[in-house]
Amino acid sequence: MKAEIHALLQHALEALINDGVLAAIPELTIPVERGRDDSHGDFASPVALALARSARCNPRQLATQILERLPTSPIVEKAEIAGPGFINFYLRDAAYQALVGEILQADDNYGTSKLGAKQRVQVEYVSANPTGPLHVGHGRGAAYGAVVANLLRATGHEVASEYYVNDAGRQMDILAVSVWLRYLQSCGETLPFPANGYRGAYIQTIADQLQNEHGEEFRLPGSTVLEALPADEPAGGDKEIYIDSVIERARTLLGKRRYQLIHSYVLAALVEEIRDDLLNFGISFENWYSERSLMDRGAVTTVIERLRDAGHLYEREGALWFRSTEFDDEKDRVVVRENGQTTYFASDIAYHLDKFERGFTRVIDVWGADHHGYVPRVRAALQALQADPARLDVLLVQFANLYRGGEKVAMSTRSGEFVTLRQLREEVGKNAARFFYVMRKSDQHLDFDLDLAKAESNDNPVYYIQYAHARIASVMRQTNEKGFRWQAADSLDAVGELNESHELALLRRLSLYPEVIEAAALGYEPHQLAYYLRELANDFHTYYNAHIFLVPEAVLRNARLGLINATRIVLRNGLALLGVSAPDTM
RNA sequence: GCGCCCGUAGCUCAGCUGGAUAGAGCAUCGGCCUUCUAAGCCGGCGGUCGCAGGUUCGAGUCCUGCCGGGCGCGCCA
Repeated sequence: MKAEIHALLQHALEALINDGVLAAIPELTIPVERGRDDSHGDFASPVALALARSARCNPRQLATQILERLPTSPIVEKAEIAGPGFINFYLRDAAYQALVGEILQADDNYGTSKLGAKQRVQVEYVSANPTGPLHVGHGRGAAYGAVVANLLRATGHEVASEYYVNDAGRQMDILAVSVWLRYLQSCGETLPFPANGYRGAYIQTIADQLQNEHGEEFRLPGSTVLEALPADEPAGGDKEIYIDSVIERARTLLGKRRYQLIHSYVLAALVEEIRDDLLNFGISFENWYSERSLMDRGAVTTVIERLRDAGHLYEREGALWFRSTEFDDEKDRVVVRENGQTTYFASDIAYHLDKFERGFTRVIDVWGADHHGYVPRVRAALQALQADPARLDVLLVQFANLYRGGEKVAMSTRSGEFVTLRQLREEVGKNAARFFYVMRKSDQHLDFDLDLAKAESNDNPVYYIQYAHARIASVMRQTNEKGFRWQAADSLDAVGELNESHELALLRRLSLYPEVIEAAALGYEPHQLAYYLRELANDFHTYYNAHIFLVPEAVLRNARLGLINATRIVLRNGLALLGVSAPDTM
């Protein structure tokens, strides 16, 4: 619809240019808006206002000239000038009524487009370190990333989703020894637990599994493990130095093979748990990309060489630095530490270069907002490597706070005191969790009201929308019970009966859906869809209360059943994109 | 101190690339169930869009400064 209005205006403007009234304007996007108010028609364009200045004439006058050259269209009833020079379009009811057949026919495909055809987009999200189960903070990025990917798919993009697994580095070593120490304790060894170790209950669980499967293969006397180690924090030492020496001790005593075995075992256990949690949350990834694999095949050293050859690296204080300030970063960054180890940043440069080399037209990273300071250095690195940083979009997601009984739920990652994503799902359910996570703009802090998410009432937008869907399914059951029969074809000739204001309002809303999907996809804004579905449900509930659908007159009945089935399709399609179910009964 | 995000109704938030009288939910007040699920509908109340300037035909939207809140500023990831 919008596209048609746009085409009409384009036509008129080209005619004006041909007539010499307007100078050709190279990159003009013709604005077409939905009328905010019924009195402003269905669509409105301020194009005359926008062009008046460069055309050096009165906007209303220009609007008149546009209007004179506007081709006729079967969907437009009239077009007129209003206010300072808006062109308002009033559509025929028939244009809306025809939508019923269109939606019924398109079914699952209604709202999809080919906007992103030929575009290969990668969406990388969650990518939480596998050092523990996912918590509610990760949940928002997960829900958001998944819906962004869905929206891009719906608009015809070829989407590859990916989880980057940080399976190399010190944190993983700390994790491995944490499990090993718990394992030793389970074996009966007495030894203290490091202040900097991972303390969550899941560590013990993995340690117990390790013991079950491998017996005492990794057992060593506690005294040997502890011999001559520096003091830990409680004893007045440094917890970082202490944990590093425990890691070193583990490597020495266990030997490379056994240490690596524990390391891999722990990693696999946690990745499996994360994958499980996400699956239960309705999220799966096409690819799990290992940081270690990047290092193993030398991609990190290669990229450092490339930067060095291009003259972007220098040595200082024993470390190797990338001159990112040359590309608008606020300070230079270390890529190889004094101890010879590459930094996380170095891996990330290699990873991002790899993404680009895989041929994606666009690369999207979904990060927690606390990583925003990291964006300039990644862009800088890409630029230094002759990759176009404009092809990278980093979407920052603000954190979510949980509220229960009006009180903020305290959380701290330290000492394992956080609410896991699994707990959240068990408490409020997958559907409410998915919806609540994306119902706010992503750069807005989210107050997640647990009580509201659980409420089975109209206060809860998830139920409100699902209820609309269930009501329609119920009407269809009643249709059969009352001996009426309906199929899509019955509505096609009947839609002319849809003349009530509630019906036209609902039709207008349905016509908006493709535009909402497009805007939500291009702007990476799932919340737009959430708001839209709420409004659609509202229009439906209003209609439901105002009119009986199962009337005796077959034609009217078939028209109405067509309309509500079209509504059901849009509700279902929209909810599916959000990862929320569309139940037939509630 | 510097950088990024945010500041809209009592509360939680929308407001599309600046566009015509600023919207929704909750809360509050008042109506609607012998008819397709009242997990619903309708109506009332409620805002100097943080403050002050600027840009222009037009600013909640863009620019500058200030005030208030969040986050970041590691040879951590």
